[in-house]
Amino acid sequence: MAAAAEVVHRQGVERTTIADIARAADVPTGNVYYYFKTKDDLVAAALAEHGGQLERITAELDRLPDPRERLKALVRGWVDQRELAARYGCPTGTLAAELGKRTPDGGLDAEAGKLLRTLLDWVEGQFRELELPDPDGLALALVGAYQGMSLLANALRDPDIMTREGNRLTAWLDAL
Amino acid sequence: MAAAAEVVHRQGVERTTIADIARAADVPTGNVYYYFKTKDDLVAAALAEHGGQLERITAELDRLPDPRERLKALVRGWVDQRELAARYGCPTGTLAAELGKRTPDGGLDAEAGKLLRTLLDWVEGQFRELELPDPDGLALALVGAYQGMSLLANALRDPDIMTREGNRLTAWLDAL
DNA sequence: GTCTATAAGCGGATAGAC
DNA sequence: GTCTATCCGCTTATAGAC
Repeated sequence: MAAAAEVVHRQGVERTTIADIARAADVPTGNVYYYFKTKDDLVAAALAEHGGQLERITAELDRLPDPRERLKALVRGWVDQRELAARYGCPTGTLAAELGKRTPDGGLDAEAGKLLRTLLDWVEGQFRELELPDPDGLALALVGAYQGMSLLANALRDPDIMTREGNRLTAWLDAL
Repeated sequence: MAAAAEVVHRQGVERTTIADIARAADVPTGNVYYYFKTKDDLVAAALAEHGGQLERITAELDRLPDPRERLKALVRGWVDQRELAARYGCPTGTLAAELGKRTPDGGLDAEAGKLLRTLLDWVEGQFRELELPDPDGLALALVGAYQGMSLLANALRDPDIMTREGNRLTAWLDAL
């Protein structure tokens, strides 16, 4: 599952073969099918892995006493990951974008949406605790800014974009 | 080229077959290869098509006398396309994200980056005309917000996100 | 549970008639 | 310049030995 999450993030779902993931996990290709009946099952596992990552991050942030500090630390974490974002984009965002282009699709696209929804809800909770007006609108702005800066940093292969936008978001959080 | 641009936007590069595009253009599959030697040539053509679209939009906006009005009209245009964005994302953004995951890649990913660079430069020019400080930082914020709201609207299949974020961006432009 | 060999099908690309 | 038929490689998935 860890190998699947990493390889799928780097190569995208469609360009990743079972053989790629098997090689990364150091198991024979055919062996994978003992644990995952189809490729989509593996993609779902990769999504779950990213979900766990997200959960660990917010759990860690929750230990901070002040909601504003939690949000600023979240932004700091994004900026810290700038090299990865500039190379491969936000794992959840790029995955959601790719899966969203599938027609019917076994619900994997909705699963990716749920991950982003989880992040949005957590951020909204922080704004709510700060008793700011329109907390869900603010959450949309913050998470949207993250997705946008990740995409631009990735498209232009420029990690500095993450730093610059991170500074702007931090100032914005302070001014709210 | 028009068929390629549309189908690739809807299905993504990897899930689009030559046969898909040929069907949309109402020509036999093999025929495509008379005009495009490889599938990547066709993708490049789709990118160029989106580039032309972008050029037409900014040329139209340039007819407005006030740079601030140009930017607000740009945002209005984004919101008007909310249904398309919620279903398939921003054409340039999703294409750039997908192509960015290719390793070496014949330079198609850089081509997608150039399109976004063009938009960024045009937006920066407007901020510069308004004599605002840090015009390229502001451009990054505006275009980033667009990419972010498109991705979220797409992932959550919710066009209202485009409307809400559009309102916020318009107010932000007015307050600058 | 682990691994090798292989089947089945799809999709990019080409040959060659018209 | 248009179209049909087809080749070939790759990838998903399975069969079956160990």
